[in-house]
Amino acid sequence: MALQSVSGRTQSADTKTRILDATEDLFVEFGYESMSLRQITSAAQVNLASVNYHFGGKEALIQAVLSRRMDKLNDERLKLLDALQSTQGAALTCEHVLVAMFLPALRMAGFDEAGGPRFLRFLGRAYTDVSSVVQDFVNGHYTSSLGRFFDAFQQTLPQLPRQELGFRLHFAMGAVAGVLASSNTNRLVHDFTRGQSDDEAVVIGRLAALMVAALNAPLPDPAQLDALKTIIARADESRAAESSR
Amino acid sequence: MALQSVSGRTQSADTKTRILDATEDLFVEFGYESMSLRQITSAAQVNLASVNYHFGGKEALIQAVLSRRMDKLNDERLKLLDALQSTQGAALTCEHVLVAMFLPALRMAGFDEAGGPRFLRFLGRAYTDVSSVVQDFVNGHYTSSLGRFFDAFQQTLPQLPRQELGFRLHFAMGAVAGVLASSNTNRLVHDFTRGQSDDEAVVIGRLAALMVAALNAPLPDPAQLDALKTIIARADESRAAESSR
DNA sequence: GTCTATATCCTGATAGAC
DNA sequence: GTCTATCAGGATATAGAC
Repeated sequence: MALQSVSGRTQSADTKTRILDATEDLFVEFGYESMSLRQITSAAQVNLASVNYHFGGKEALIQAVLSRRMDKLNDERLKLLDALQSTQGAALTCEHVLVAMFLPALRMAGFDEAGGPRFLRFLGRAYTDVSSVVQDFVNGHYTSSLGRFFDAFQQTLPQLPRQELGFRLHFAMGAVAGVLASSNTNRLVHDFTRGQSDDEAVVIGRLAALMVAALNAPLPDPAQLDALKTIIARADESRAAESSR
Repeated sequence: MALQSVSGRTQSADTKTRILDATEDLFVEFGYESMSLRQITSAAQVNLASVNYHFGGKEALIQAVLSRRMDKLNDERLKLLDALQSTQGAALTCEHVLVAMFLPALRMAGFDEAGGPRFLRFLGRAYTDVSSVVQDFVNGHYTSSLGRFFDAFQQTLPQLPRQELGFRLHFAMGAVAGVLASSNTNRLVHDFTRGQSDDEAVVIGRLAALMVAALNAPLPDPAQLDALKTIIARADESRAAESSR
């Protein structure tokens, strides 16, 4: 029986794959800037020089790691969106589009298996890592597909001005990425699916509920704005009274 | 007239302050791991060794940078929450609590001035930086005050189970941090406040609208879950038909 | 393809003169 | 307090034997 790594992979794969796997693990754990080639090659049990031989350098390596997962994810998302758009036509809803966004990721995570939710953390990292190497690559590979989803959302939410929709999507997608990237997605999924068998729908349902709520929030209302201004004014009065006590 | 840096600060301040200012700028721009002491001391126009003399090291330096802003912010938030709770009593609403969270940050940003929104980006960075040095410090300094806000939200949203509230707050706060940290907050504020004079209320109103919507979203509903499962099943059928074509 | 050994550079940190 | 000079170590990357 082959040795098992933490993420449940066998170590009998070829050098290139072992490097990719080890890099992915360390990227999830520490982020791009914090991981060194020495850490990677040590974890992968390969020679230090093999990274440059197979990939050319650290930057090309992380791009290969990202590409391995996200090219497929991107593809699946777009195909699913196509399928839903052609079968639903004008009946397409916000929930359909959200399913097209999240279902492929959950399928790829395959969170029935052991190392499942780790892929969701990987996705979260990819979207939240501060390194410009990662950011630029992700932006470059997603702007095209993001446009498709933007248009689809616009179709299901015609009352929202484009600019407002852009802000709300930015808000909501940032939230999802942050949730996925942050601590213990395993526990998150477990909490969601406690005692339920159809995990996928439950997880999507929980995230979609919040996203739909945010996307469908009422547009800024002058009356509410006035109410807010009153609260702020009262708050200032309270603080003034507090500090002069 | 003193030389002006990009962020509008004079360069005549003392060494310690110049180091703090330069570090803050570079932290906003590149994140903790990516900035070097040489970059910092060069930007601050001070000697390399002065960082270790005044602060003791890079780790202590970033903690001083974070502490300088966030101690005050934390303090202001809690005082405002206290004031609102004592004046509103049982009439405290979700919007009140959100004002207590956001108003101090906007006041500290002072975004009437030139370098204003930069502070919001700083806050976003502080909450999203991947470095464990930053994460641990922020977590350590915020868990106490987070508890206070958690309880306040729980009071205004009694129908939400604690665990669900925790998840939704995590979701919403992550979204806010992501929005602030990401590109061009200047433009964001400008877009929000186009042609309006009372910027604070507008910005808070926009963010609060989405947060209130997410926090008040209906609880997971078996009927909606079934609808979602139907969508997923249809999606699978469509994809199967698509790939066998 | 894989290895050892090493080149080159940059990092944070410090010793010691002034 | 501030400077110069430097240390020790880690970073990526590569040359060259096998």
